[in-house]
Amino acid sequence: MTRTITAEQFSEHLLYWFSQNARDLPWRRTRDPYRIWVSEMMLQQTQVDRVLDYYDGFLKKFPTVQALAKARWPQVLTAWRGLGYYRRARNMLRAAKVIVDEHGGAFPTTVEGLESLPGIGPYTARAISVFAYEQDVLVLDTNTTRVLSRVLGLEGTDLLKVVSQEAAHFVPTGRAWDFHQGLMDFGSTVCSAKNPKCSECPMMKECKHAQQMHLRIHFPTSADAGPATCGVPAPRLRGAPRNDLRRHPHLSSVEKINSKMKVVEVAVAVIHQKGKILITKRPQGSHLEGYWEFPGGKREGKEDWRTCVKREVKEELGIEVAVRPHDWTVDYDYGDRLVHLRFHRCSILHGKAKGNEGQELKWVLPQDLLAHQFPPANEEIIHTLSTARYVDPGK
DNA sequence: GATACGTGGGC
DNA sequence: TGCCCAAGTAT
Repeated sequence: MTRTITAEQFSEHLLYWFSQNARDLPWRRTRDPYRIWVSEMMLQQTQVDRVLDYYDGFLKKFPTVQALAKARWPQVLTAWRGLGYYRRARNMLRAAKVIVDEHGGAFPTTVEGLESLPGIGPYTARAISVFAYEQDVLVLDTNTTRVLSRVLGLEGTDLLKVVSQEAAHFVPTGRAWDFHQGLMDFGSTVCSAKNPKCSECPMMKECKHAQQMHLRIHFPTSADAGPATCGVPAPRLRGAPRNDLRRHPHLSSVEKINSKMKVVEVAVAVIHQKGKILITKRPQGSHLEGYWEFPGGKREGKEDWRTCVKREVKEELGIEVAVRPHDWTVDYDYGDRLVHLRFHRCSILHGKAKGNEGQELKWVLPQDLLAHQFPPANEEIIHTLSTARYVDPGK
C-alpha cells in the first residue's frame, strides 16, 4: 500500500493545480475583511454562480460596514431577496451594528473575536482569518473536509475533528490564502462529492480514497470453490493464504454503489506454466493501451464463468486450458460503470499460446510481474501473485 | 446531535 | 418529475 501523502507533497500538487485553474472571483481581488465577510456569508450553503449575481449589487448598496450598520432591515432584505437563508442577512445587519458600535468599525482580527459575532460560526471565522488576514489556520468546510479526508483516507463520525487534527499542519506557512482558495476550487470541480474526476487529479496516486474507490477486493467463500475442470491438477498456492488481502482493512470499506451504474463482468485467466505466468499487452488505441494484463474478456450474458475463460483464451491465444474456480474478484469503479473482474487460475491442456489479435505475449516469473505496468485494478492481485510461491503442476 | 432554514441546478 | 444537494449557523 502506498504511503500517506506528506503535507509538502499535498501543497505542491494543490498550489500548482490552483495556479493553472484559479477562477477570477471578485472576492479574490480584495483583502478587505468587510468584503470577504460579505462573500463568506453569501457563500454559506450557496454556490458560487448564485453568489456572483448578488455580490456586487450588495456592495454597491452597502460599500462599508458603516453603511450596512445604518441600514434598515427592509433595505438589506431587498439586496438579499432570492438568495435564501434570510437569517444570514439579518445576522449581518446585527453584526455590522456590533462592529460599528462596539469595535469602532474595525473587524475583529482573531478567530475567537470573529466567531462571537452573530452569523459567524467556526467556518466563517476561519475563512475570514485566512482570506482577509492571511493567517495560517486550517479552514474546514464541506469541500476542504472532503478533499483532505479522501486523500488521507479518514472516515467515520466526527470527521471534522479527525481531519482538523490530521491535516492541521497541511497549511503551508504563508500560503494559507492560495492553499484554501485552491482547496475550495479543487473540491468543487475535481474532488467533487459526486462523480469525482480522479482522472484529472494530480494526487490520484497518493490518494487513499482513489485507492479504495478503484479497488474493492472480495473473496470467494468456500461454497464458491469447485473442482478444477478436466481433472488437471491446478497450481496450488503455498505460503500466501487466500485471505492475505484482508490485512488491508480499509479495502473492506464499500461505498454505496449507484444502482443505476452499469456493471461489466470480465473473466480473467491467470495461466501458469513451468513456474511462469502468461501476460499480454493491450494494443494501441484501446482503453488503457500499453498496459500489461492477463488474458480474458467479457462474460456473455449468464454464461458460466469458467466457460467464458476457456472461450476467451481460445479466441485470444488459440489454446485449450483447464480452468480453476476463481481465486479472487475485484470490483473496479470507473465512475460511470463498475467493472467486475474474476481471476481464474488456469493450466494449459494443449497448444502453444500465440497472440491471435496481434497482441504481445510474455511469460514472466511471478516476482517479475511487479516490473510490468498493470491497470490499477490488478495491483493487489499482482502483489499477491508476485510474493506467493507456487507448486508447478508440471513437476 | 438532529433540525430548520431557501433557492436553483443536476440528474 | 421529484429528489438531492450546495463555501454553515443557530437552536
